[in-house]
Amino acid sequence: MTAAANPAPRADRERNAPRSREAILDAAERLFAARGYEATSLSDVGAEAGVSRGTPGYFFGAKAQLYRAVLERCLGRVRQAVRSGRERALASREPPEVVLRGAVGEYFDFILANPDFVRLLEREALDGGRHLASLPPHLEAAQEALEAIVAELAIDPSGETEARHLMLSMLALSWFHVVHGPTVLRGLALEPDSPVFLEERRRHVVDLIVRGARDRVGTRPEAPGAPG
Amino acid sequence: MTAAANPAPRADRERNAPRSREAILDAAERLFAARGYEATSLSDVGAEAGVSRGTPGYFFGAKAQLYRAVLERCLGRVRQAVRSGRERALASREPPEVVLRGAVGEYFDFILANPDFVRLLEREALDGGRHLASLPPHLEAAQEALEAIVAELAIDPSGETEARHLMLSMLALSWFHVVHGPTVLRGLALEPDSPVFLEERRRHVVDLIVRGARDRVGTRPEAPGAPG
DNA sequence: TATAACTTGCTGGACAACAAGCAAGTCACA
DNA sequence: TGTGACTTGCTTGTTGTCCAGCAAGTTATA
Repeated sequence: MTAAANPAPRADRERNAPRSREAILDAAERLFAARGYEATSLSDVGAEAGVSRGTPGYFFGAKAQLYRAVLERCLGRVRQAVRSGRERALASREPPEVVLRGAVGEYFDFILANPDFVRLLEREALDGGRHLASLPPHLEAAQEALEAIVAELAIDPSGETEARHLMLSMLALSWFHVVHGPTVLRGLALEPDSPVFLEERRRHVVDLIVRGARDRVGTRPEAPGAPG
Repeated sequence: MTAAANPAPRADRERNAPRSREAILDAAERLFAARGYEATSLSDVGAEAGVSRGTPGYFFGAKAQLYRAVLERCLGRVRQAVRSGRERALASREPPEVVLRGAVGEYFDFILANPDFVRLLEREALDGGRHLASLPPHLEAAQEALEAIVAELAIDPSGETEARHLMLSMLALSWFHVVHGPTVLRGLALEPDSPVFLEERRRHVVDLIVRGARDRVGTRPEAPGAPG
């Protein structure tokens, strides 16, 4: 019965706890992002991960804990991306506006390449950030990015409020088209996945932010490019 | 038993179908926006509306139909708001940039005053716009607004692509803080509901859009302000 | 006006579907 | 042989949907 019943015993039938754990996290991330927490059952996660109904529960205890593990892994990735972006900006000797242009473009691309992260955070925000609140290092990525921008672009301390708003706008502009493809973009007869649209959009977003920052960067007395 | 059991018989115990229907729609809108479709039961809706568990089903048949009725009512309101905004812009004799500034500010305020609509559409987008797709007049509001902008701001037809992107950016910038209050904004140590923040934000958003549109409005040969 | 026949708004019980969590079982591998 | 990696069966709770019934009107008829 065991041999005949299972249609796809697949090669990774070998037992491998870390591998299964990863597979479950991957599957859960995909499903939670696509359907949301409530609409995703542990059965679904198991099927998507190629394990049985009960395995997600075996590894993560409760559904909420699996969800939090997914969130945590996602946020870790973002944090790391922000840090490496910051390193790159720090190492650059370009003028502030060029650095900003590069940073915004990079962020735009990062978001585009990680739509599941966006959808996950979006759902989390809509649900009031309940799960997120009980996670240790959740919002520091944004803070770090902000500090990097303020420092690297040599913005006058009095302009930090404006820097925060620019940061918010960068997020808003880079996220929107990832989420609203099926509704708003279609409504405006735009194809959210076409390379042409995305190239247009990228240029537009970078331009908007850079224009918005103009006359506000490089206002500090010290010369930029030589930190410390 | 009938007299003693009911703790709050309330004055509107009179039977009134339209009133009950509205109450159910209101309750469902609130709950769907706050918790999402899956996390809201018809029991919840009934309780929130002050009717019994079975009444939402009695009026709307199935849960999905109630949800679509909520969406439809919401979209109707938006459509109407867009139209009246357009009328106002048409009637104005100000220069294009002033009209644009007013329109963006009005949109910002409208979104702020209708967070449930935003959350509802946001969830709908995350779910792939499934329900929305089967509704008749769903995306025309955006189209109408776009046409209004292009026409009123006397944008050269070749700049229509750019106008579309500006429109998208206006939406993105006006929506973001409504959704991401509990997560991103808190992460940046901003208070999403404080009047100070909102006033800052409003000015910032309007400025960004107007700056982005500069050198692009009023490029058509005809003089603006005298349509037809 | 009185009363019976009928409609309509609304309720709450029944039921099937399904999901989460637990526990006992099975199987691979050291 | 034992331990850990899974699976499967079961319990319990929740939810959507259907439906029978009741009460507040409304209309017809005498």
